[in-house]
Amino acid sequence: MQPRLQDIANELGVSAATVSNALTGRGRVSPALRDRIRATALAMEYRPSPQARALRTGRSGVIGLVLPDLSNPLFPAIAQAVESAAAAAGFGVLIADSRGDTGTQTDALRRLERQGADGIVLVPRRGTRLMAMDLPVAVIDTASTPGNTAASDHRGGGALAVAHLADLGHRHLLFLGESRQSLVQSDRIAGMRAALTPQMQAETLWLEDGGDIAATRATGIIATSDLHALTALTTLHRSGRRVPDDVSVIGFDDHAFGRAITPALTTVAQDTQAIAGAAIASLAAQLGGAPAPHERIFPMTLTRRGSTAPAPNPNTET
Amino acid sequence: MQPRLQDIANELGVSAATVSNALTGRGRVSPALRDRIRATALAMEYRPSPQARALRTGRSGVIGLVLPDLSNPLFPAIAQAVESAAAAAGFGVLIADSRGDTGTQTDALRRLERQGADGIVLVPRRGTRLMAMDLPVAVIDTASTPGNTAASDHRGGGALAVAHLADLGHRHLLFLGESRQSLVQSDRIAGMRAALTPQMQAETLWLEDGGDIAATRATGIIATSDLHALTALTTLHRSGRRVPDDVSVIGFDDHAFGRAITPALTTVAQDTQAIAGAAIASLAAQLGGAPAPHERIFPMTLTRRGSTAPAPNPNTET
DNA sequence: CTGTTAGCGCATTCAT
DNA sequence: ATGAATGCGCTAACAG
Repeated sequence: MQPRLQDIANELGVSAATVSNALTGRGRVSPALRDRIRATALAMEYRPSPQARALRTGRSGVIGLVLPDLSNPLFPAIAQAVESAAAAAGFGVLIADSRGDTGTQTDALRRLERQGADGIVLVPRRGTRLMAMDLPVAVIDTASTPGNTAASDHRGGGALAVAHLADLGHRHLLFLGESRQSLVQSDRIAGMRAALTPQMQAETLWLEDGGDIAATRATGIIATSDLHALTALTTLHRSGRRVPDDVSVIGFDDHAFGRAITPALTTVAQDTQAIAGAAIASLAAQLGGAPAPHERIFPMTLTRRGSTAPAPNPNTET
Repeated sequence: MQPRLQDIANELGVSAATVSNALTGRGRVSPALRDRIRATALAMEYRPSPQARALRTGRSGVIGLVLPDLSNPLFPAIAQAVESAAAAAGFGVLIADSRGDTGTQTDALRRLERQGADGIVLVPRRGTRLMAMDLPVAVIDTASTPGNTAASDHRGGGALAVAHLADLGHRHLLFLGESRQSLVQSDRIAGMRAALTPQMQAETLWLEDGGDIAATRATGIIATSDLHALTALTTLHRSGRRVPDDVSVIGFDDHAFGRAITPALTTVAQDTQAIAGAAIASLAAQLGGAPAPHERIFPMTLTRRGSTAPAPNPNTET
């Protein structure tokens, strides 16, 4: 049997309350006694019961993380960052994958609440309307999302990608998205459009509409995710265009496979650490009784790799 | 304030114990009363306190999941499967990423224990030696791992890949691994070797040793993961070889990007659902007082896609 | 500075 | 079939 607070109190002939005070450091205990208590606690391999503590304090020390879909390469990075930020703040992380419709997402939220989460980090599915919960919630999505807590500057990221291609002399671009419904994708593409210089032109291809990537005459392609960049890259190869010699390709989110391929993928990455940290900080603040902090937006950064190069000689183009 | 068991008891003029019996269905309560209690509980939006229940029963209803590295494309699939199997069995899932050395893995295990997990699903890092824990643990790794609970038949998976290429007339293969230390990779390659027919020959390239994939004269490449298959695919393209016309490529684990590329990747997949289900079932059994069930091994399946085709005409080869 | 008392919300005896 | 009493292990008040 695990030793309880009382056991170590008996061992030293003090009261359980004093042991609690000594161990948590909250009440006042003489330094000498405190050290003796800590020493014997260690010796007896005392582990406080999280359930008892949770019942007493009303805090489980666990937060819930709701993700749209772990099998989408974008989200594990966020999960990892949230887990590490939470661990640093002393929280455990309960995951819930809301795979499927927004209904499962609601179920997931309820389940986490039932399981005693102190707060929730939510990466919402497209078109979610946040229901009222009596738990603190931090939302990670985009600046365009009402109620958002922390997000990347997706428009700025789009602009970064266009600026990079502009610097390399590209004039004719293709923007590649999957779904118009995704706020993240729309924001990224809006940022791209806004950053076009007067000499540049761009078309947008939404994969949900169908359409042939290889048919483009653009010399630069910016996809809203590494996954679609990969599709573009391999489709181009297949049709005999070389990357980056003939066409440059940029992705988003710096997924592991972008470094596994040849040429490695130039990509625009989120500062997932910072975002996760802000989300956790927001929850911690709310749990501390403070009002929810303002939304925080973090810049994205472009990592140049082998998939982008100067535009080919215009002679061939025109 | 949330209603407690007592509140709903007062409402109906019965005792809290009866309400508890009615709601959990364990004690004996007259059907009529039971239904009335359930109805008012619903009406009052009663939610049992997980912390109180946990303290009383000694069970938190939460299991821990320890993964080596969420950013490695292999693991999110497992996480998703475990989460879904756990949810089906009424468990929540606390994640811990043991990113870094085996020391962090030990920390992760301790943290989950401290946080009140009832049991643990562990996907161990290479070379882990499982420490004794006083929690039930289910290990997902390979049949070669001592103490393993559920795993894929990685050798069988390797054999499947070789058989597929043999059927297509390939005689000269290249096996691509990353690290000899990985039991999973070693098992897969061992299975490949064992399945070679007398007419076939194969070389093995470990990426940790360096070496040039494009230098091979093999007409079929089997990588121990989709990620390395992707490296092979793009490297071959780069050096002017066509996939699958000149060289066929097979990966492992059926990651999302394998379907995003052109040609789509033929791959050997694990039955993650079954494995996760077995792991959860093992924990549930142990929590129920039963001994840990025997190890269970699940077959892998090959999904044929565009990256494999009949071997090119031998004339060009010899 | 330390000990005593009380109770968090629930599930389980054991009476009735 | 139902109710009263008890305690899971801990911490927050207050008393000494």
